Amino acid sequence: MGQKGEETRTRLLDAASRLLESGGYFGAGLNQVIAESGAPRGSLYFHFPGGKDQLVSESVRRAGRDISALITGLEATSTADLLSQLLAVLGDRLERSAWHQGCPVATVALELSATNDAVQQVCSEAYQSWEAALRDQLLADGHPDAEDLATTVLALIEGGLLLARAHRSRQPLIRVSRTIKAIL
Amino acid sequence: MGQKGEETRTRLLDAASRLLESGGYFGAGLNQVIAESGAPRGSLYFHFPGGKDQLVSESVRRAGRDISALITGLEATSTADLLSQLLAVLGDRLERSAWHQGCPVATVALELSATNDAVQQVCSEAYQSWEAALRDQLLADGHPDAEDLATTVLALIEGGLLLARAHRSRQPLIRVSRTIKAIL
DNA sequence: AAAAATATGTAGATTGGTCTACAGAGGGAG
DNA sequence: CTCCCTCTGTAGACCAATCTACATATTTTT
Repeated sequence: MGQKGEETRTRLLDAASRLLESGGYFGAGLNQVIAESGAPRGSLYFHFPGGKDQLVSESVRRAGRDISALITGLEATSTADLLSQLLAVLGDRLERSAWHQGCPVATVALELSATNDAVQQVCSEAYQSWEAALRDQLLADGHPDAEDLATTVLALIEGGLLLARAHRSRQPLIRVSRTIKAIL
Repeated sequence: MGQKGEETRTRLLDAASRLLESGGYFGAGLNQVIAESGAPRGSLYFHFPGGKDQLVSESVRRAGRDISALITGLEATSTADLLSQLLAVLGDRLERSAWHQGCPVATVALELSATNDAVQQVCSEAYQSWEAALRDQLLADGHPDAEDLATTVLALIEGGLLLARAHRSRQPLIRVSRTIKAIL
């Protein structure tokens, strides 16, 4: 694949990611993806012959890797510190995007987890990888119930992002962060 | 309004609630609502002249009241006990519906919170009422940081439900429940 | 020239929304 | 009692716009 082809493909994925995160699977039309990416309609089906499901799957997979790298890349002194930083970064992103960009997986997962096996699988794998990254940090911190705790922490992050979006306010994230600091 | 009219209206709201919870705002088509409710198209716009947004708003509002009543109605010896019961009830509902029925607000909130002011408002109010119910329980339990804790607990519930749906498994709910018991 | 990628056009279904027609219950007037 | 009018609610045809997907032709790259 030539350089230009790769660029077009990336532009399509970028636009899809943004739209999917903002409005979910059904809220993101391919026409909109095409318009925002500037790519022609034919290019979409050339690069993603599997149609919308392939585009969405690859977009979610890429977002999963990105967040995973974000978690692993943060340098924190403790798990509480890691979460504090993580929530701050995600909160920044959310507010700067005018409450459009929260969790790049959540909306799609909720819409499709019961009805679309292929996409459900991808979403599940993304969450698994984040949980594994959190668990490693907790283990390194010497927590005994790292498995349970990693799931709980991920639920807290996802729930916090959801509430923040719903209220259009960072307050839920701040409160969650404060409670974590008090408890851990 | 006669009895029959009220029934049709309720049937429309029931169908809308089910479809909204399963596939979100964009995933729930009015044609589907009409088909599942058995009501004719004209009746929909008679009972909900504001169209889809009014139907969705009233559906979310009703679901908000239902969950609020569920929280208030549970008889628990402590907050940890309350959450354990709540997560069990919600987990049952989720699994019995084949992972279709999780949180009746979350999907719509994620899809629309940034773009649809009216619906965002309704979702925000639903979450506020649940949080208030949880805060009251925490206060009665004598917790000092009841405000922060209520937000955190709600985030845990929502995050747990999201992960359970994404993985099609009750495990996240079980793990969250266990961690809560260990911490509170 | 062959392969890769772009550029449109269009098919067919589905979307939310509007429109008109009409069935039936209930109330007032003769 | 009965005729008539009104209001509630049902019923479904219809519309413009949009959706995903595909077909075909053209351009660019190697």
